[in-house]
Amino acid sequence: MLMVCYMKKTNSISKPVVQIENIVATVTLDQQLDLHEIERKVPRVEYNPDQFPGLVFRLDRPKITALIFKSGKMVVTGSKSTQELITAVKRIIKTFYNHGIKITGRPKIQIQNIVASANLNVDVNLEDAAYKLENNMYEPEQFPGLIHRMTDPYVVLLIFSSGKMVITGAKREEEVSKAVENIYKTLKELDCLVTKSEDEQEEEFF
Amino acid sequence: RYRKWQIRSRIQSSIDRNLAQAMNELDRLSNQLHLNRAVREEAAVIYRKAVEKGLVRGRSIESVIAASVYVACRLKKLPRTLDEISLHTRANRKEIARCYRLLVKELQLKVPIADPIDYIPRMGSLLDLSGKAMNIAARIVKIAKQKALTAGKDPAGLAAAAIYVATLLENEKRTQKEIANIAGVTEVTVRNRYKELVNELKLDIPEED
DNA sequence: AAATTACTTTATAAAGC
DNA sequence: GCTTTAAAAAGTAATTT
Repeated sequence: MLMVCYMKKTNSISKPVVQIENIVATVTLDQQLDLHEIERKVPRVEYNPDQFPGLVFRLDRPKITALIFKSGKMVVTGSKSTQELITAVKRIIKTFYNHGIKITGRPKIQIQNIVASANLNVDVNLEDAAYKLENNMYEPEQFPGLIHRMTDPYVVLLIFSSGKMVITGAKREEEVSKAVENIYKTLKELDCLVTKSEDEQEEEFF
Repeated sequence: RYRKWQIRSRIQSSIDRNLAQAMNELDRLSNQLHLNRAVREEAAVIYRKAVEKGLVRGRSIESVIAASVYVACRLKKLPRTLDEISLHTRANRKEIARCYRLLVKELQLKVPIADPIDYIPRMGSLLDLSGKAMNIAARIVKIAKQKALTAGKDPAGLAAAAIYVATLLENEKRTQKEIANIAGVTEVTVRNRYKELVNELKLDIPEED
């Protein structure tokens, strides 16, 4: 079986490249915050309470953005790893502290969503996949990718004909790789992966 | 038991009132879109099921009717784009698309993937093309599918490009702009799809003088 | 007509309308 | 439902050069 795969196509055994692109996390500080005071004391913040209740604070390199609420909760987006996320939270708190916004107690960080990209390095027959997979939607008029809702792990995948994809909804990094393994196996079993010698004998026009 | 009958009766009359209003909207929209009887009836059946399942609660009759029409057109192989339908309703494209997904999920509708070939007859007749040219366009789409050139691409754009190629081959000249307008895509899209077809299908396009 | 910018889709939390 | 934020995928669209 494996032999056949080797002989048919070497790239069908190359491991998919998975990369985390964005982590969204909530941070809970055990204290209320005065957003107007923060707006006055901390430079480079955006605060338009009429438009959105959160105050926006941005970090450069890595580019991370925090939405800060008066309840002391915040949403931190843009990090590409847990370590980067933790470092960013510390930096935010230190910056605030340096500008006279005292924050005490340790922040509780919870990852809410992990967005990742992956490349199977094999073309995918999306029409086949759309008919053979469950819980999916493929509407090329609206979006070029096939949207697949995986049950276990509970994530959503956007699969493109190039074999590249987006995985989102994961709360742990291992769910991402698990999802990619699963979909790769499933697509292969359902014969939705395009082997080079497959899109061969076409009828000619002339 | 009497109360039960009373409740059921009240729900039924509510459904009836909704249906009466919805059928008026369906007629209006169908006339605007010049839909045939079969498509209208299909849309009516879908909408009735939606109301009976309580899917219209919290949504506007217009958006659900528009989505029903969109589904009916696709099922009857006479597709219209969401943009075209939204041109004739108060509901915007996003809302119609949302209702469409709801209908597909809740009514377990099996809507085939939009086929570029199905767009050809209507676009062709709006462009006043010959049946032969339309057949050639359909054949081009068929080959493009086999060569896996259609995945992820807007079916309207693919149909438009195939039609453009056919007009060149059949000498029934139409500008990319004319075709793009009728297809509801931009000239750039027609051009991009066209280039891909010519390259990948190795077509010999007659030279222009 | 090519380049740039921007929007489509997905998930996710926050507080409030 | 919406508002705001981040990021990727590939297609399409609107502007700019």
